[in-house]
Amino acid sequence: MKNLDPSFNEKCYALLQKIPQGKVTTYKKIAKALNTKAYRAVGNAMAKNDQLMVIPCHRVIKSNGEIGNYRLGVTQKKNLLEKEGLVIKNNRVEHLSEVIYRFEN
DNA sequence: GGCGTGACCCCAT
DNA sequence: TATGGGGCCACGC
Repeated sequence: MKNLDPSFNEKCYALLQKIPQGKVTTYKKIAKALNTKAYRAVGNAMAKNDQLMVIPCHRVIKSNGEIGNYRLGVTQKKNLLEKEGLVIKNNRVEHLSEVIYRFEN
Protein backbone atom coordinates (compact mmCIF):
# COMPACT_ATOMS: atom_id res chain seq x y z
CA MET A 1 0.00 0.00 0.00
CA LYS A 2 1.29 3.38 -0.86
CA ASN A 3 0.65 6.75 0.58
CA LEU A 4 -1.96 8.71 -1.25
CA ASP A 5 -2.38 12.44 -1.70
CA PRO A 6 -2.05 13.91 1.77
CA SER A 7 1.61 13.51 2.45
CA PHE A 8 2.60 12.10 5.77
CA ASN A 9 3.41 15.59 6.92
CA GLU A 10 -0.06 16.87 6.16
CA LYS A 11 -1.61 14.10 8.21
CA CYS A 12 0.65 14.89 11.11
CA TYR A 13 -0.26 18.54 10.98
CA ALA A 14 -3.95 17.70 10.89
CA LEU A 15 -3.61 15.66 14.05
CA LEU A 16 -1.56 18.31 15.77
CA GLN A 17 -4.28 20.86 15.28
CA LYS A 18 -6.61 18.59 17.23
CA ILE A 19 -4.49 18.80 20.34
CA PRO A 20 -6.10 21.18 22.83
CA GLN A 21 -4.09 23.65 24.84
CA GLY A 22 -2.56 22.24 27.97
CA LYS A 23 -2.35 18.77 26.48
CA VAL A 24 0.53 17.06 24.75
CA THR A 25 1.17 13.92 22.76
CA THR A 26 4.11 11.87 21.65
CA TYR A 27 5.68 11.22 18.29
CA LYS A 28 4.88 7.58 18.69
CA LYS A 29 1.19 8.18 19.37
CA ILE A 30 0.92 10.29 16.29
CA ALA A 31 2.43 7.56 14.21
CA LYS A 32 0.10 5.12 15.88
CA ALA A 33 -2.89 7.28 15.06
CA LEU A 34 -1.76 7.15 11.45
CA ASN A 35 -1.43 3.40 11.65
CA THR A 36 2.26 3.42 11.00
CA LYS A 37 5.54 3.08 12.83
CA ALA A 38 7.22 6.05 11.27
CA TYR A 39 7.95 7.91 14.48
CA ARG A 40 11.05 9.18 12.78
CA ALA A 41 9.12 10.55 9.87
CA VAL A 42 6.82 12.34 12.31
CA GLY A 43 9.76 14.20 13.73
CA ASN A 44 10.84 15.06 10.23
CA ALA A 45 7.43 16.48 9.51
CA MET A 46 7.73 18.75 12.53
CA ALA A 47 11.16 19.90 11.49
CA LYS A 48 9.85 20.96 8.13
CA ASN A 49 6.90 22.77 9.60
CA ASP A 50 7.01 26.47 8.90
CA GLN A 51 3.58 27.26 10.34
CA LEU A 52 4.64 27.33 13.96
CA MET A 53 1.80 29.72 14.68
CA VAL A 54 -0.77 27.43 13.12
CA ILE A 55 0.58 24.03 14.03
CA PRO A 56 1.24 23.46 17.74
CA CYS A 57 4.18 21.18 17.19
CA HIS A 58 5.52 22.28 20.56
CA ARG A 59 2.90 20.03 22.15
CA VAL A 60 4.64 16.97 20.85
CA ILE A 61 7.12 15.31 23.16
CA LYS A 62 8.96 12.04 23.39
CA SER A 63 7.36 8.86 24.66
CA ASN A 64 9.72 8.67 27.62
CA GLY A 65 8.51 12.05 28.89
CA GLU A 66 11.41 14.14 27.69
CA ILE A 67 10.74 17.39 25.91
CA GLY A 68 12.48 16.36 22.74
CA ASN A 69 13.50 19.03 20.30
CA TYR A 70 12.02 22.09 18.70
CA ARG A 71 12.57 24.26 15.64
CA LEU A 72 13.16 27.34 17.77
CA GLY A 73 15.10 25.49 20.43
CA VAL A 74 14.20 23.35 23.40
CA THR A 75 14.16 26.34 25.74
CA GLN A 76 11.44 27.97 23.73
CA LYS A 77 9.49 24.75 23.65
CA LYS A 78 9.66 24.36 27.42
CA ASN A 79 8.60 27.93 27.85
CA LEU A 80 5.53 27.44 25.70
CA LEU A 81 4.53 24.25 27.48
CA GLU A 82 4.90 25.80 30.90
CA LYS A 83 2.76 28.63 29.68
CA GLU A 84 0.07 26.10 28.87
CA GLY A 85 0.13 24.83 32.42
CA LEU A 86 2.51 21.92 32.18
CA VAL A 87 5.11 21.20 34.81
CA ILE A 88 8.55 20.69 33.36
CA LYS A 89 11.56 19.59 35.30
CA ASN A 90 14.98 18.80 33.89
CA ASN A 91 13.76 18.55 30.33
CA ARG A 92 10.95 16.27 31.35
CA VAL A 93 7.21 16.61 31.72
CA GLU A 94 5.75 15.74 35.10
CA HIS A 95 2.33 14.17 35.52
CA LEU A 96 2.63 13.04 31.96
CA SER A 97 -0.31 10.66 32.15
CA GLU A 98 -2.53 13.58 33.13
CA VAL A 99 -1.59 15.90 30.31
CA ILE A 100 -1.15 13.35 27.57
CA TYR A 101 -3.68 13.54 24.78
CA ARG A 102 -5.05 10.47 23.04
CA PHE A 103 -6.46 10.98 19.60
CA GLU A 104 -9.69 9.37 20.82
CA ASN A 105 -7.94 6.16 19.93
C1' DG B 1 16.21 4.31 -8.15
C1' DG B 2 19.60 4.04 -4.34
C1' DC B 3 21.57 6.49 -0.05
C1' DG B 4 21.79 9.55 3.87
C1' DT B 5 19.29 12.26 7.23
C1' DG B 6 16.46 13.10 11.39
C1' DA B 7 12.32 17.32 16.69
C1' DC B 8 12.44 8.91 17.69
C1' DC B 9 11.79 4.27 20.20
C1' DC B 10 13.11 0.01 22.56
C1' DC B 11 15.99 -3.26 24.68
C1' DA B 12 20.20 -4.84 27.06
C1' DT B 13 23.82 -3.61 30.23
C1' DT C 1 18.32 5.62 36.82
C1' DA C 2 21.79 6.48 32.95
C1' DT C 3 24.23 5.10 28.56
C1' DG C 4 24.97 2.62 24.25
C1' DG C 5 23.71 0.34 20.23
C1' DG C 6 20.39 -1.17 16.73
C1' DG C 7 16.08 -0.59 14.33
C1' DC C 8 12.32 1.95 12.26
C1' DC C 9 9.96 5.02 8.34
C1' DA C 10 9.06 8.97 5.11
C1' DC C 11 11.45 12.60 2.57
C1' DG C 12 14.95 14.89 -0.43
C1' DC C 13 18.83 14.77 -3.33
